[in-house]
Amino acid sequence: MSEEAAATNGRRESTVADVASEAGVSKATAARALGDYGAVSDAVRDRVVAAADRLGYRPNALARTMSTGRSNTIGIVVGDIENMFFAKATRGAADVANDAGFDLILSNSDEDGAVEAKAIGVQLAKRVDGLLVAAASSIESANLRPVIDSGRPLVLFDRAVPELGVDTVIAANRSGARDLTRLLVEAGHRRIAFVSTLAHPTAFQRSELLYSSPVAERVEGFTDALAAAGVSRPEAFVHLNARAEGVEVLARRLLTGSDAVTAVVASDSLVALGVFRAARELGLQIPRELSLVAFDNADWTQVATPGITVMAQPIHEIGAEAARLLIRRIRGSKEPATTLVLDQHLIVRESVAAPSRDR
Amino acid sequence: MSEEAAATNGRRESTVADVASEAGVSKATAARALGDYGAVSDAVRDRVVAAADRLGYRPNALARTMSTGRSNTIGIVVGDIENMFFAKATRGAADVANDAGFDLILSNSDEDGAVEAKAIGVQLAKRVDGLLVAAASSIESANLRPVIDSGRPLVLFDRAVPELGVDTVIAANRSGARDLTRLLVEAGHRRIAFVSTLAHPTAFQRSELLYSSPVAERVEGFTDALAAAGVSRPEAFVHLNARAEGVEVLARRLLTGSDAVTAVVASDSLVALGVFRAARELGLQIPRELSLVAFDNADWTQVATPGITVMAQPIHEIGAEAARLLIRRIRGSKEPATTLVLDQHLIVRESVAAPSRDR
DNA sequence: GTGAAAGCGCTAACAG
DNA sequence: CTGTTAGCGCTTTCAC
Repeated sequence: MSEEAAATNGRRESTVADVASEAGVSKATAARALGDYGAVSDAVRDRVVAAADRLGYRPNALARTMSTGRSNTIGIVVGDIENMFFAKATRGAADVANDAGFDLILSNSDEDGAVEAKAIGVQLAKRVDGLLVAAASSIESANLRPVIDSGRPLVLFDRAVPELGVDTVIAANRSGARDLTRLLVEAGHRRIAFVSTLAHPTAFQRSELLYSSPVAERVEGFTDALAAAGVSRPEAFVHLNARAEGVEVLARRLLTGSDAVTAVVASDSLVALGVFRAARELGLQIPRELSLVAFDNADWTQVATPGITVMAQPIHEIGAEAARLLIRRIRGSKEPATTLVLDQHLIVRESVAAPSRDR
Repeated sequence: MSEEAAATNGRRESTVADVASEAGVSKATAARALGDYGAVSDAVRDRVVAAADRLGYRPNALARTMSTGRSNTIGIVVGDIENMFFAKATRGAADVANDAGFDLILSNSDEDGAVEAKAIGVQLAKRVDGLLVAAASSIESANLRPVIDSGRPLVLFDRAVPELGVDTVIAANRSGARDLTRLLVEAGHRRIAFVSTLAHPTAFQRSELLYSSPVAERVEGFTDALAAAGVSRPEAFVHLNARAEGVEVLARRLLTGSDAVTAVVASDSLVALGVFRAARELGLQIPRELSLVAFDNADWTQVATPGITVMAQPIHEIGAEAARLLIRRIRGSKEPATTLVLDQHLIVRESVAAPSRDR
């Protein structure tokens, strides 16, 4: 290796040993001065530091990790960093992590179990001190087992995996969905669709387990609110797997015909965007002919005409709290696992009105 | 360490040595079988592999890096992962990196030189094989020097730093800005503001060096187009530092009074959003009373009413190409540094019209 | 095809 | 306060 590396890297990077001999002290002393641990006399420290930057010394964090067992790195695996939700949560986590002296290794799972498993394997191999994951599945925990087995702390965010019993940070999705739906019900709607892109090949059945806990909770909140309004078979209004058909295509289907819905609860802002577009294409006026509410206060929901009423989630905080919990564990906390449920809050805009008579 | 780690991690993770003795072979042989290098007989390999998963062996990537000098990790430092531009570029980079077997360490610089310097230091300490950076400054290269000195490949994206002479991937911002501005000019506008949040304490002067090369190029394209239209002192229409005052506040100022502009070129979609909001608050109709164009095809520009005409950038590709270039270097390419300039493309929507007579 | 031993750069006892 | 000596877990000559 040394040859190739030398060819690639120009000269070999200087090490503690180099600095030590340059400063005329032992390796241990140099290491102590450089690593800022143990005790070194000021004179020697200065000499070592001087030698160090004369040589352009840069510590090798990996070597340090090898001997200390701590990498000061945490891994985060998200569905897709391009998704505004994950971008914000990641930022929240990164900020907390950095403040505590940790770096972040990022992986995208694409919500795919196999990809997720591989990502987790890599992170573990890199000996991260702990892992933050938005699990691809809430009901299948096999992917996460290796991190438990490794003994490294794991904190889940956005998605809960109950059977694992680990620290988790989620939003109050059930009550959020209930409130959002109730808003529509109170406006007089009864034919309301809930739309999510969660992969789900078959029609949704009552009290079925869903792969994504936030979607599951939202579905519950939604059906609860409908049931409370006296709607029979509310589960028939739940439409999952929207990605397969295409959100806009599905939306067009839901919004037309004799049994068209008069309102839609979008499980996230991307779904809402598809519905919004479909409505526009169909020439349906929001809110006069269609009421629309969604989760997440995305940019576009604020400037669209009309503004979209949304249930905003404290996304930054979800990431930040998850990181805080993780770091506490890394520092050795032995408290029982907790689940933090953060409140969502309603932002009322102009996308809800009474259902129109002529539909 | 061993005690504490043992306490934290449950049992110690098994190592090549453990697997070796479990399989009854030497450490070297076990390592060869596990690491898939050198030559091992099939029989032995099977025995080793069996032993390995009996023990739940997981390779220690750090130890491997220590001896091989390669970490299979690349670092990426962006301004802010929450910014859609960086999120997309990061995703593009992550995808090609993963395909090539590399992982990503992510840092946010917040466009702050000091933060950036620290982030780069950390990445270097972690011995990334190469670095992808959207430099906080295009004219001050000190932060990047350490990576050059380290001998590790560096690829810049979005922001060029000419004096460094390293591989760079950028978009054709100058022509993009020219085309966008020309659109306004051709519609009859002469009083057009260019607005950016680029930190810049003083009023913009002609041919001044700017910290951000994309903004610099856009400003050039903008002033060129104005000059070509016979506008004198086009630089007077360049408004930087919009964050300090607040985009909306600045926009309100630009849009009112006797010398109000009739059109705005927004340097990014966040700026455009601020202008859009300001216009709405002022009750100005777009495009009748104000024409607005912007860079980046953000979600909201598609669903806002009216749709915003934008210059779309191939953001994924910027990240992906940067990663490709970097990986080629990591693999040892010695070609002269190249600068890849990717085309932008215009998406015409409804936010441009002739200036209204009554303003 | 397999094994023994050295070494990557650092930290951590343990002496002095 | 400083130096010596072992490792951390892996790869890599070099013999056999």
